Amino acid sequence: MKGASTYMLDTLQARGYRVTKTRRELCTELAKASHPLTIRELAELVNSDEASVYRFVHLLQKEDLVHEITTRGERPRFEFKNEHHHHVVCTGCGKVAHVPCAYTPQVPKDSLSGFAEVNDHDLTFYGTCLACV
Amino acid sequence: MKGASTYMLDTLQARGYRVTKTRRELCTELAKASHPLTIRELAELVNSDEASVYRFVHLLQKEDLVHEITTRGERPRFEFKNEHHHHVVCTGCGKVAHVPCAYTPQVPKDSLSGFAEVNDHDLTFYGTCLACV
DNA sequence: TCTCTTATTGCAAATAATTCGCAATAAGAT
DNA sequence: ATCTTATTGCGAATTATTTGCAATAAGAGA
Repeated sequence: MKGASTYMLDTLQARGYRVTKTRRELCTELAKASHPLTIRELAELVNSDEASVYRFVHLLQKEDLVHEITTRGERPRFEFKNEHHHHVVCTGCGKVAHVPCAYTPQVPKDSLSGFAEVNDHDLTFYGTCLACV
Repeated sequence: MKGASTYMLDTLQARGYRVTKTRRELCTELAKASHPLTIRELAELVNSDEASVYRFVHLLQKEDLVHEITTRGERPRFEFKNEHHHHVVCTGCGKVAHVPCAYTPQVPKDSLSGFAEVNDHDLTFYGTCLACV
């Protein structure tokens, strides 16, 4: 996943943002992570200050380069936004893994009372990982 | 939805918890809400202290009577746990509505690396409500 | 109904998460 | 090499969530 990191950085640069050491490292971590990361995890990985990580992750969100995953009772996690996929969360230890998107859930048209359109979805499964059985 | 409120209270009492005025009111609000509520909304509705609401909602969670809904960038919301359904969230104003569960998403068996079992899921759609178009 | 025990509440204070302000630094344009 | 200004780090301000404790009230038993 080397490409993902450079893709993010190139995109940012093309949009007028600066590429700094911290940003390069954060993008590298996001690109190589096998599961979504919290702000704190990111800050520790690149050993930078949390406030800066919050700011940068929010920038990536605004630029539509990362996806925010929220799970019950946990802090939000972020991951590079490439092909759409789902997640499984272990209710024992909080471990999060990817699940390929087998098909795209649809909202029954007639049940969309009060909504004009739907363009995205998050699907999260909850279960028990092998270590927590 | 009168039954939902008494169901929750009866269940709690049967399990040895006390039924108080605040709890009755909180259950009533949860029972009649048409969308999941935040701790703050609940506290304002019954005009009680937030700390107590946190405690009670956590109790309801432990007793498996409410369901926690987490959406991107928002505070967690809670709702009475009856028939399973999904949600649509407006990315403009945060409004949340119910969506009946048309079918139950499954995890492809072979893609569950590292997990022993999956027993639950949350599906949230993101879109734009009529008022925010 | 009255009394007693103790779960629950409200309030204040502690802790955790997120955001903000600002001076120092360093990208990148010229 | 210089200059402009976006970005960082740090501290402090908010906001969210949890905790401790004394006062209250639910519900069991007399």
